[in-house]
Amino acid sequence: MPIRVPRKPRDAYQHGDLRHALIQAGLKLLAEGGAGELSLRAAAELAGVSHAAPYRHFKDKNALLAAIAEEGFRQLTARIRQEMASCAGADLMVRLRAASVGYVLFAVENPASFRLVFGGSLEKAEVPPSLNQAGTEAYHTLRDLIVEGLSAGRLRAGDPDTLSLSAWSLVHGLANLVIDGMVEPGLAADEERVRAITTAVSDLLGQGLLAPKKNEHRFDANRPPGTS
Amino acid sequence: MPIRVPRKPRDAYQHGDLRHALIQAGLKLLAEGGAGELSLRAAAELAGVSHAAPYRHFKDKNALLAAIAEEGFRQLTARIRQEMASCAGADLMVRLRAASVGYVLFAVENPASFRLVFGGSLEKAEVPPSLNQAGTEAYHTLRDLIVEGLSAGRLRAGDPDTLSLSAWSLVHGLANLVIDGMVEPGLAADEERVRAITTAVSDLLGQGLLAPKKNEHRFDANRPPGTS
DNA sequence: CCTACCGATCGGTAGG
DNA sequence: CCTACCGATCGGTAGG
Repeated sequence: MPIRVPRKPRDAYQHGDLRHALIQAGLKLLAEGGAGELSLRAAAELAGVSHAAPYRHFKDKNALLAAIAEEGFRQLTARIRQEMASCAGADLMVRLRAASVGYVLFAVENPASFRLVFGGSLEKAEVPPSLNQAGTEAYHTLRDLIVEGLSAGRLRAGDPDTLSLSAWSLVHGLANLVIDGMVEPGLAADEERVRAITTAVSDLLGQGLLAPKKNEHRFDANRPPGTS
Repeated sequence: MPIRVPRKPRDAYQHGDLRHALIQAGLKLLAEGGAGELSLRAAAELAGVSHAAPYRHFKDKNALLAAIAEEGFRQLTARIRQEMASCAGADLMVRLRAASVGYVLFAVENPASFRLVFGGSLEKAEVPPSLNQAGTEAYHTLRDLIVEGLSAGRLRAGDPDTLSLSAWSLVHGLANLVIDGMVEPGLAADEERVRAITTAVSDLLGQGLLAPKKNEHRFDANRPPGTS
């Protein structure tokens, strides 16, 4: 019986894992070079195939970007959950703080992925449902905390999505400002400092989210000042 | 007498205003097409000169981008001040709200400029001091409000920059989420809805920023060092 | 400030 | 999944 000669490495993806390999290659290009390094051709080369091969698995470049963004969303969700796992069962505000830290640290650790996931690189109206689903799941890591706080009466009454959007906006803005170097020079390289700042900022919003105690009079938007 | 033939439009910039024209062209390209439409060549064409002409005024593409971003920062500052002017003398929280609305509306009205100003398109370590200065001025529209509130004892005691960073993060995150279509489909086209959402979100953080009344016991976070 | 030119990169397709 | 090719665009430079 003749020994079967193994296929060349180039053929290793004929069984369907080239798609996965291209996504991983894309993430690696983002991690090592940034958004400018991510092209169909570069991903193909990194995966060890010709630059025409990706078209067997993706309709066009946008489809590949969407798949990479989807994986990025999943990694973001996982990073948030990882941080929350370290304080499971703790007070709601402590867990909200952990979720915030996880969100910002993911951005710091994967700035290019973070930008791809949210940035306008993808042709809108061409986002597949699975990408929207991955984004919704990441959003719900924050929203679930808010809903829990509302159910328990810990939080100021209000539309869950308005409260969630506030928390999301806060961490999303902080994450962007940090990775764009707008806060402090070199901050992105100092994880402990990022944790400290994120905690402080998250707790400030937390104070605004908490339900007021009885007899507490705070700012009322529709009341002239000095008439409380 | 022969009538003097006017110079061709191409020569209109020989007296030094090509620099300005190129910046305006860049802003126009961003406004009409997005970041992908902004190239040295496109800006030159829109300004009516050859694609080699810009090098008389800008060392390279990055220098042009920096100049455009600088103008974008100034427009952002102006937009915030415009919104605040409509409620000059009003309560601090009302003015903070107006500043937030101005910030988010600028992003909605100029998404590509907004992304250029903050995004990583510019080679860092090559940002001219004037760009940093323009950014600092925009930041101070928010920070000045915080400092005023601290001086008046209206706000929770704390580091002015931590409080300011919270407010900045909130509006920056909301602005990004809106222009990236992550909040509601079509939201960016509905100015009144953007105003309403921004107001609601801003007021929530405002509650957290306000100084607690006496006898008020709220969640006490044991803050990590360095964030006072 | 212009014309002409350079090398490089890109997304995509033909045809096998 | 490959090779070969396409048109297009880009930043930048030479030389005037």
